[in-house]
Amino acid sequence: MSHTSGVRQAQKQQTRQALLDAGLRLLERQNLSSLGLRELTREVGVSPAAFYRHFPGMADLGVALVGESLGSLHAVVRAVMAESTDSEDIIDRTVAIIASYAVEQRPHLRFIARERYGGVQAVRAAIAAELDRFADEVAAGLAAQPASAGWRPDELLVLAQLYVDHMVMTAAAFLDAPADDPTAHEAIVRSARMRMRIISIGRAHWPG
Amino acid sequence: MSHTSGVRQAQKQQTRQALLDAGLRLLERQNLSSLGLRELTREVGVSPAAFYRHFPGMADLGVALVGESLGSLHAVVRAVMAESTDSEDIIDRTVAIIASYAVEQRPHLRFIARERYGGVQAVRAAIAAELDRFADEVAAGLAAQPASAGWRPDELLVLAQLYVDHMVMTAAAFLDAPADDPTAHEAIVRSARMRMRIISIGRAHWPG
DNA sequence: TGTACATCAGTGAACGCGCGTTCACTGATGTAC
DNA sequence: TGTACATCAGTGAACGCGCGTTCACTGATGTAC
Repeated sequence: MSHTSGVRQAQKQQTRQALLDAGLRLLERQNLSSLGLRELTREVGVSPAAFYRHFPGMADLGVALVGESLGSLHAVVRAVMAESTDSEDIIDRTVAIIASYAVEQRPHLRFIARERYGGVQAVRAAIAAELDRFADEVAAGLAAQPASAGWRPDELLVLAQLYVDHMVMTAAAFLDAPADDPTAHEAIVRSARMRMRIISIGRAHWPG
Repeated sequence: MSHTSGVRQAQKQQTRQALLDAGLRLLERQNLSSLGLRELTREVGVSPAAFYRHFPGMADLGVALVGESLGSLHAVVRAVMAESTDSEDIIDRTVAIIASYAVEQRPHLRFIARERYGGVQAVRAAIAAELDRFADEVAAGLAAQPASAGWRPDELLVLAQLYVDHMVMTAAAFLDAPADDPTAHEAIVRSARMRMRIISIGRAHWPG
């Protein structure tokens, strides 16, 4: 058997995941830069020194959380961009995905919003890199659509960034609303759809 | 003479302002929730206890910084909305204002971006309130334009929020770029103009 | 103008506390034969 | 299968340190007469 399997590896992985989970929980109410190493290990139930068996420092745990939060979304984005046919359809799908992500992955989302411009450089860089990748993927999806005829690549990228920024902002809007308020939730969904429609109409009539 | 004037008041005000200035400086590299009271008073050159003569706690200093950062912008926004004639004009003016604000008030802007979803509830609320006021002012400006005929008030508010969010995001984009890189600066300006044009065209052709 | 008292911004010392990091250790898991 | 040794995730004690907050104080500024 490879040395990457076995009971010991599995147990180590379990503790590592417990640190990430506890971190995400504690970060709902504070910034990464004010999260204490002792506070975190106390929450998990291990000794402070155990932390160093998994991460060199808090910034590294933060970067790992970025991957956990955004990594799985790339496949989703590509799938939506690929299978969607018309504009109205892609808007409804996208808003629905953001809404369900905001409900189901609320702590991850809060973490990303909080640290996107937060005080930890490595984490900011990791988030920016993921968002840039999203923009590239959306730009590639847009390029494959007939409506993009006559658009230069750099123009398509600006449009893709506009869409991505809009998705991020919609996601952040869900954070401001109470988690269990269906009325507020619906209002955000409606306003997000309208904003995306405005952008899509602008795209269709570009350059005016 | 009123008891609100005099040498003593002026000196107190001076120390208070020194605390705000030092806070803004230190907050360029960290979050409000990790800014230490001793760290701050050390920077200013007063004793730790002096802090309490001016603010009950760090959160209150944060709220004061929000007012300092965004308070003066309301007049600017209203002025631009009022005097602008056509769409192309308003876009160039707005982007130019954001660009100059980003250069001249970089620390204020960084503070707002960092704390908008940061770990201090009172500061988050203060920022959200200011941004809501901006949206209201922009909505009022839009309502006065002929292009808004047939738009419901709630639709105008969504559009205004889209514009405000876009301004905030453009401002944040300047933060990611080096302060002294004219090429990067110009790229952000061009992309911001294009995004605003897309939105304006979408508005003109609404509802499609 | 001069005097006596009041106000209050800023001081400096003290406090108890939790922090991050280190280190030699333990004992369960893994490996070689 | 059994034995002897190696690995290494997690421990627990120790360290020095800077933190936020309190308090009685000082002395310049303000006020009343």
